[in-house]
Amino acid sequence: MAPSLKDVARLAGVNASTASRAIRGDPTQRIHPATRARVLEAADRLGYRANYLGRGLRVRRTGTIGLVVPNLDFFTFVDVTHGVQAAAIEHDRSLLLVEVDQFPAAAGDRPTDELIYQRLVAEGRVDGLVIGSRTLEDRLVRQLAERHFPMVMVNRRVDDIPTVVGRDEDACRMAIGHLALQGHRRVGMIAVVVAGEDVGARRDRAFHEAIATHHLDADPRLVVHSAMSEHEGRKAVHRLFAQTADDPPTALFISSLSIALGVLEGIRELRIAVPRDLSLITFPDHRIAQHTSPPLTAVTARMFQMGQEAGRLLIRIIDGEASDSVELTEPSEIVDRGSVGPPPLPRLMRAGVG
Amino acid sequence: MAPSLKDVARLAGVNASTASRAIRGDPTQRIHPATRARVLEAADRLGYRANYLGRGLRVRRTGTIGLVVPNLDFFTFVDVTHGVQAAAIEHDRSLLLVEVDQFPAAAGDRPTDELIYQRLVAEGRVDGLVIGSRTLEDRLVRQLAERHFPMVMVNRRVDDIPTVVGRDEDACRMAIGHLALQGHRRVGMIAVVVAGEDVGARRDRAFHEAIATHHLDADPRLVVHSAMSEHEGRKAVHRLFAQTADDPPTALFISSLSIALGVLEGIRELRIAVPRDLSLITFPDHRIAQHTSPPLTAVTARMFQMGQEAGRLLIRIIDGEASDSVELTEPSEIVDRGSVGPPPLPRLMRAGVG
DNA sequence: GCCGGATGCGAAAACGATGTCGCAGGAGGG
DNA sequence: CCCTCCTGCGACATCGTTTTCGCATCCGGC
Repeated sequence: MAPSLKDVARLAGVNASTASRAIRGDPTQRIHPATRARVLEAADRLGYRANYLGRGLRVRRTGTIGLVVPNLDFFTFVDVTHGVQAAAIEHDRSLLLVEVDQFPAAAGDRPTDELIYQRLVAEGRVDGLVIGSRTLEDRLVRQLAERHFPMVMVNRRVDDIPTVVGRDEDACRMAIGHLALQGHRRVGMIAVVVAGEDVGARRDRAFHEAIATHHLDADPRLVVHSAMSEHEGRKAVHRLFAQTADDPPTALFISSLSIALGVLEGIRELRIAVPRDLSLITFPDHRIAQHTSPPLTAVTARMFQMGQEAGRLLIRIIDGEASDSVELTEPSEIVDRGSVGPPPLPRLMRAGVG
Repeated sequence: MAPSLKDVARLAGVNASTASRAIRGDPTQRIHPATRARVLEAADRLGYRANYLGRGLRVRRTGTIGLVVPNLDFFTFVDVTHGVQAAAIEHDRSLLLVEVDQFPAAAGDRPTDELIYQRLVAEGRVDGLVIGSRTLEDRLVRQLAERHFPMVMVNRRVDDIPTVVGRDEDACRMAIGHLALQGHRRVGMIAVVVAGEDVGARRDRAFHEAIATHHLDADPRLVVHSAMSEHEGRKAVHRLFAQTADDPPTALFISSLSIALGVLEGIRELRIAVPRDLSLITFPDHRIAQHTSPPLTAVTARMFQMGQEAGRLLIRIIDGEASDSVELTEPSEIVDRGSVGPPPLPRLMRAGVG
């Protein structure tokens, strides 16, 4: 049994409230230095630490923040998690993790959203939430916001709920610009889509803008959407090349690394060589992209920083230091791993014939 | 402000204790069905959920389990985490995550161990711990065990503290057997080593046994150790080929996927072709191994199950249903992805000459 | 020598829930 | 009709901490 404040007080020969004052070192409270020393000595002897439940109940705060992510199999979210955790440690908070995908698909009578809401929020297990990607429905998020429940979204905008966003649009533009510079005219995109999520839409928009800027082919058949998984990525690339069989893209922008892994598989099945027949560029980058076959040229994103800023922002909000959304300003970079080359000759020949 | 039990009681026109009884449905307590219905109706109207801190303080239980892992960048631990989380959800518990690597290297005056101990255990934030790999020192683990703090280790044995172990030895034997069957005589190993960890030692032992069983070369220079990171794996393979320059291995067993990624890099630098010049086999397997260049033949391990069994075992222990260590019995399998072939000819020629 | 103010600390009331104890009131048996 | 027993529920203590309030004690000043 862990020692309680009363045990410390008894050992030091003082009242519990005095012990509490001594240990917390509250500057507004007066305490005799000698008493204070005695209490600290006693606390040290017993290895006392204030009980989390007792204190939490009294001060109405748990010192725990919740992180909700879809699935840590997505490398991106591991980085985000690292960032949030770093922020939590900085500010002496604990981290409660919820991976939405781990919830049984048909969770009895209630959807996952409700389960999370009830367990984490209604029961008061966390002081606030960092919400990664589209893991909770807008409806629920808005409800929480109305009740002023501390919350920070990662790379997702819902109304004016605090969020930390990166420069995805810039990254998309850089990717397309890089391909255009190599001479590509028919650039396709495999776009990650999570029902209704705005980050996908933002990348879409940036893609189309970039296509226009560089006067590339604006063929709607060049864009296919895919859920965020290898399997879906593989199917998506088959779809793409089926529907553009008469005039396939010479380069592909893929807006998710997990999808990119599936795309590589699909491309092998289609016997398309990278970068000879097809150039590939991915966003966001991850160290794993240098181990794939072939390694993938990618545009970096600051996922760790995003998580860290989200965690810090959430803690500021919890602590009542009003804070607005954060926009990360560090620019993305292109990491060249050789999956982008000039467009293939056949394409140039066909262009000459056409 | 979330509604409290008192709010529900007031709305239903009963005393708080009656409301508590009605909501918990305690079978040992008698309550009039009509009263019960009124209370439930009121609770429903208010969206009441029992406050976690209040209940926890009273029943001396948090309903939260702690998971301590080194780093989720190691794919293996993502799988373990999934398993632990699945177990937590099954039993309606929350999961507090601690990634040891996220702690500032030099955390002020105290080592990471102490920080974890104080925050999670001494403050009573968790009912028990799942300890992944060698994240806490044996000394601390033993201290906790002495105080009967609920704890389960994953794939690590310390005294007779409950643990969930897989069949690593079998997996090693299978790997070496597979290589021997292909005709390899000089088989090397890049062994993961985390200071003093027993899982590494177990794989070492199994390796040497298998070498003896199959009458392969028992050259100590064929074994090099590496910390669990890509970087160290790369250095290790350079070391291995430097010290066996006169008679290099024709096959390599790598006992960690993260290390394997570094090995692939090192091998490319050494201009060694897989599997023509060198066969590779890895343990444990992970879906990422099919995307590497080249894809890696691997021996499977049940990391998810390991996490899940660990979580379940911990919960049984917390609930006072005494439980012993669990040994997973499902056998490993070899997933052939083409990185293992017959030994190269030069080796055979040299053997003839020698 | 008395009074005002400062100083140090104890008592007690929260926070929200659970669980024990015991008191009303109704039912049933003699 | 009275006594007993059971049912249903309210009062209260408790978990460990913080924080407010107020009571002593001591000091200095007049």
